[in-house]
Amino acid sequence: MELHSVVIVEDHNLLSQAIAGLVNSFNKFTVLYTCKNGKDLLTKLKTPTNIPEIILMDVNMPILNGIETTEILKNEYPNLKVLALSVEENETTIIKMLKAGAKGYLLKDVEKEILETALIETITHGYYHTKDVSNILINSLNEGNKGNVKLKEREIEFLKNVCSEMTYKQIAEKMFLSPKTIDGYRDNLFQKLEVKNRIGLVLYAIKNGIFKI
Amino acid sequence: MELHSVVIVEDHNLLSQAIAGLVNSFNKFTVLYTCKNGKDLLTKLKTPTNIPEIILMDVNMPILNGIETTEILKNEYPNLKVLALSVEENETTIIKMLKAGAKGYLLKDVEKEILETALIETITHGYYHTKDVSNILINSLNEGNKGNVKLKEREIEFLKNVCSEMTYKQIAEKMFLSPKTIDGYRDNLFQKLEVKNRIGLVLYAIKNGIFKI
DNA sequence: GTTAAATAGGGTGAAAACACCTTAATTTTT
DNA sequence: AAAAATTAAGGTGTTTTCACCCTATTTAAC
Repeated sequence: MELHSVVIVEDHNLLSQAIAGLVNSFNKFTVLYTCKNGKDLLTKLKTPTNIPEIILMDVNMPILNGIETTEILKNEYPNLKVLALSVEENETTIIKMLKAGAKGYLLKDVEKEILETALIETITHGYYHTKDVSNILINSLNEGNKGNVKLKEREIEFLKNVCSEMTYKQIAEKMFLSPKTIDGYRDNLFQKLEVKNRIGLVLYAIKNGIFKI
Repeated sequence: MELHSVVIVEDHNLLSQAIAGLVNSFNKFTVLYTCKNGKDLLTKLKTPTNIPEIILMDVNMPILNGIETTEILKNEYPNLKVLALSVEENETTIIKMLKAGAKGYLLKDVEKEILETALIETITHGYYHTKDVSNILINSLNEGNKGNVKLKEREIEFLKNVCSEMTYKQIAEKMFLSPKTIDGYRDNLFQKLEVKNRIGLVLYAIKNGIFKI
């Protein structure tokens, strides 16, 4: 019987190797190789023999995160099936990942049997969703249009600076802008992100991986 | 040859099982069982045959975290060797964990060979430290007395509330205190934690697991 | 049993944050 | 080429935050 090839993208080495061991123990699957981040993966994929059937992708990674990477893969390798694997239970993250084209989203506390099932289902039916994730998704449907807030480069830079002990005046200096412009950025983001104050911005930035603790 | 027994304490099931697989693949070690949190572990340890030589302990866990659990183990089972295993690179967390009695602190991105070395060294010499962690520790020595800030129950409750979009006035109402008392709590914490403003408090609370995103 | 500290609260003033509304130049869309 | 959107910035006023002062109980320590 032919083994299905899997590639693991995960920045933490030990986890990467441990998960690889697990996948190799499943009798229909084999790990082709592992990558430390999205950039690594894209480089590897340029060699045609390096293209697997399934990619197990962590969401929180440095350099090129799971969401961005999956989005690129959707366009450049549409036949590649991406399964997200993350500790992140945040609705907006899950939605972003699925919108980016992931075929499923596994939380890192699933049983290993579920991982095997997910891999098999993804090969045979093209997707797999756990009840956990489905529930989170259904709940978030009622909350309307989350997950499709588009932030500009400068706004992201601003948000990162907001997650510090600087005053807005200091942020303005650092970004070479007038304090009044910063006021505008802030007020805009309050609306866009539906938050009331700076604390809300900080929490949003951290939840969405814009600022890493 | 006698195998050395290891217990894994880790809240994420998949990781727990993956790491267990890894440890079982080392030829001097075997996994006795795994636990989902510190409380689970303490219960299990009450049965004498359940006492291993080494505990591989995650730091961030619900119910009873790695630091608290290690502290309890130091008193109740002083011969038990705890190795911390975490993604947390934060100096204060590492220091707290080592102060609590951990024999080593491994970051989750180490190679599996390092994990094996760490286990062997901990059995033979009683401790193991990677260069990464040593460097972080040495750097933090210059920063003086971090990691020994004692927070009171009410301060922790306050800190949790600070990580929200409430104003201090609203926090005061919620905690049935005068806004002026809240002022005092805040100013005290600014000094204790060496931060300048509310954002600093939020970042501290999140870094130290007081507030979970 | 006096001293120390922790706990809860008050007053005042300055700085920062927030709300809301307007404008002017540039860029993008149509 | 005209309309619309984006980016940067100013004005004004209120609320919140922060800094630094101080006081009265109640616990804990010596």
